[in-house]
Amino acid sequence: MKPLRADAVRNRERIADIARQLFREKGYDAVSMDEVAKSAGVGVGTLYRHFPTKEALYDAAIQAWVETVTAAADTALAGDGAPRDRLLAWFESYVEFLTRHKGAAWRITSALGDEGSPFAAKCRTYLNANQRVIDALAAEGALRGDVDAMQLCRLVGGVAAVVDNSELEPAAANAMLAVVADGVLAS
Amino acid sequence: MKPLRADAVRNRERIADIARQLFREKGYDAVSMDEVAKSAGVGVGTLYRHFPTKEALYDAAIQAWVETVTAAADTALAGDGAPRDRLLAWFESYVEFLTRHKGAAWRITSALGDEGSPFAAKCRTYLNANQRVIDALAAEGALRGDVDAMQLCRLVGGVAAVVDNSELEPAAANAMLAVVADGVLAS
DNA sequence: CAACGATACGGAGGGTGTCTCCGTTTAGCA
DNA sequence: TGCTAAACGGAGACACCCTCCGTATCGTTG
Repeated sequence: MKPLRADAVRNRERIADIARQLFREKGYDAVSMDEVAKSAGVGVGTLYRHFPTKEALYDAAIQAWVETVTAAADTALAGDGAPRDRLLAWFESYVEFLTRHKGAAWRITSALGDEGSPFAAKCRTYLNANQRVIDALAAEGALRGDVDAMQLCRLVGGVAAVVDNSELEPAAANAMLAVVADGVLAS
Repeated sequence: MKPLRADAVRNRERIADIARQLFREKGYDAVSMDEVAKSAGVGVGTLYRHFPTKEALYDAAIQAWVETVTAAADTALAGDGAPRDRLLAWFESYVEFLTRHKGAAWRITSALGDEGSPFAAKCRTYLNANQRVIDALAAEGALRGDVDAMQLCRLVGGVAAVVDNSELEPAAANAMLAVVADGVLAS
């Protein structure tokens, strides 16, 4: 692992910054690699040296943001409200995370269970966070018996993807999340 | 509305048939318009005269299949089991429909609420079918108060999209559908 | 400081995809 | 049979992701 040249790290950072901005504004599909390169003031060759595929670039662009998700799970669980309220709080922040970048919800949820995906690391983070939530609630006996983290990731990820794609109001998202929460909690 | 020439209707039908086959086998993205044209033995110009975009072709290809969905809703409701069983039966056939063509679940669910989409007619069909199911169950007092058809379409469509994309077993789909059903039914 | 080798850069262009344009062919009718 | 409007076919415009390789730059060494 040799140290990178100074111009290389500069470019890498600038590209990731620009890409993050563009992806947030316009969504994955609406941003072309040429556009990223031009905006960052580099050639596409440079872009591809740093990020071998568009998905890898996307992965890097949303990196910093995804790292806070575990903290969000803890925050949601830390409250002392009813289990339903805490679960909903987690769901809502989860959806809020996933929809912060247009297109991210579907891409990440699609990658669940695919070890070869560029998003595999992010998926693990999400799975772990959900597992913690489940464990905490199960310890209180608040859940039905048969809930597992992957299932929950997929369900909530599906909701997030739909919300993101149709640009729904948070209220619409919350109504769907309430259904999922009620389906998961002991009645 | 003039009558079409004989060769035109022949070609239109052959193209739709071939496209249906290809889309079912390989999924939307993996089928190119050139491939459809070549398989159907026509030029791409002809293809585009009959179907102005790839999505329009897709819409036509899955047309016949989608028309049976209302019947499926009735069948599911006709049984005399518990509300939960009937609801699940509907969900399962709904997911089975949506996943019969690879990629259809996400495309149709994405189009919910978008009147300009080529799939708008299909979305209405789905919405109506779900509305009937809701009405029937609500009449028995089996539902929580605040369920609406669009919400349900999105929830179940989201599950279908995830199942389709990750090529999950029916068992995995059913587990998620059970969560949705439990969340929707009065407890 | 100068010269050199490794590293990084840029952008032309390859491959594939959707869709358009227009010269050619053909169906259907008088 | 001849005519016209309808339909056909495929070259190619344009956009996209990505590769390749000649050129420029960094940073180290004599």
